[in-house]
Amino acid sequence: MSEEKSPVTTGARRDSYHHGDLKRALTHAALSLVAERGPKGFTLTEAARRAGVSAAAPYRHFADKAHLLATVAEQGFLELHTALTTTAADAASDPAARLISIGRAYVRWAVDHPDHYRVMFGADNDKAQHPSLAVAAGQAFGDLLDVITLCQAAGKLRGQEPGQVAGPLWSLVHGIASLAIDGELRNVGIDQDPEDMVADALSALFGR
Amino acid sequence: MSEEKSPVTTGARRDSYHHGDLKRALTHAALSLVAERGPKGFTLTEAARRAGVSAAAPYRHFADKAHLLATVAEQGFLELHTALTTTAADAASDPAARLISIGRAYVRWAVDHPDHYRVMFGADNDKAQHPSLAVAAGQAFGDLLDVITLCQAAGKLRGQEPGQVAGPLWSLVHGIASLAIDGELRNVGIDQDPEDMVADALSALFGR
DNA sequence: ACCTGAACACCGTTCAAGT
DNA sequence: ACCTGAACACCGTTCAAGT
Repeated sequence: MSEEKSPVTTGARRDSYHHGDLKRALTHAALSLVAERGPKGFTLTEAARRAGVSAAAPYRHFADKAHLLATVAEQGFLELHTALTTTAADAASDPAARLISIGRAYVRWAVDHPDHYRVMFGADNDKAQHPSLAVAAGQAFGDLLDVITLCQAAGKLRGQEPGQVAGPLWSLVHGIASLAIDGELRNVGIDQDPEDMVADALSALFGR
Repeated sequence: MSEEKSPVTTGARRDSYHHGDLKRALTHAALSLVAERGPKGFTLTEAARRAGVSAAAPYRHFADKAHLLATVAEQGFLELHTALTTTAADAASDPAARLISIGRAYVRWAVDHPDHYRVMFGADNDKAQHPSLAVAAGQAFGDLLDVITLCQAAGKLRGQEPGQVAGPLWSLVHGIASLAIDGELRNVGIDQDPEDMVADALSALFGR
């Protein structure tokens, strides 16, 4: 029998006994798995298989399955943060327009990466158990806070505390994103594009 | 206080070979399990154990684990629907006040039944696979639609199509509920009571 | 019609042992 | 330090067999 082993996944080498970049290979495989079989279909054993290692190998890099998923979620928040800041840089100078742009960007990223978004807000990630995940989530939230502060400074948005308005605004944006991703909106007969929905709702905020 | 509880849900062994009300006992055990160990901790085997039957018995009543969870979710939407209609009956005659009341009631029910709510909106329930679940969800959504239609008829809310405003409104309410349940709001330093948050946001909708 | 018991193919996790 | 292989205690699901 030939010693033909499992095919090497993206950018990983198995030329030696040691993998080399197993941690990255595992998170990558995890995300692919979630995309292919849904968040529930993710399996630590299968992720290890795709990385070309034994089922026990991941435990050198992650305490358990939940920690691997938390790392994937954390990466998602970093990517979302990047998407939001990039949008903010390109946005118009009008604060209200910037808020609408960032709202659109948030929903667009979520709809474009539904599986990643589900992992980020899955009920199984215990933020108390994964501090760096909480930090990354807070960073993405900070992007929202910044634009809100801008709007308030320009007198476009009432309220004194940015957090006072950031709560409902984040909820609106997250609600649209997650209901759209799960198909709940279409289920009740709402076919409007989720991105347009945020834009409309936010512009109504500024008196149309 | 009522003694008409379900027969054998408390783990007490039945006296006959047949259970009698296994279907109900299983959904009841499932909900308790989700409450105790989280949505991820739910196990079909353990639910069967609590109902006092073998691990294979549930398959006489549910096609698989997902169908049991879908049934639990469906019950949740029915309960939510009841909570919303009860509130609507008690609410003031002013349409705007009614909308605020129903928004409060939605978030209150979700926060009071976090585990049930998670099952209802968990990523694992495939509405296409469980039509009656979609119907129950649509019924709860209908409660929202009704009040919105009332508001529009009274000129309190602009827009011609109720669905046009129901989408963002449901998203806002669902976003607040789910972020509150998962502790995301507190995580970013927002300590406001979620019920008050909906009320504030909705009253702002009516020009304060 | 409803339930049991045994069976199968998995998982997550641990641990001694190899490189 | 990193990985393997075997082991353990589970699960979900199926099926022949009991009541």
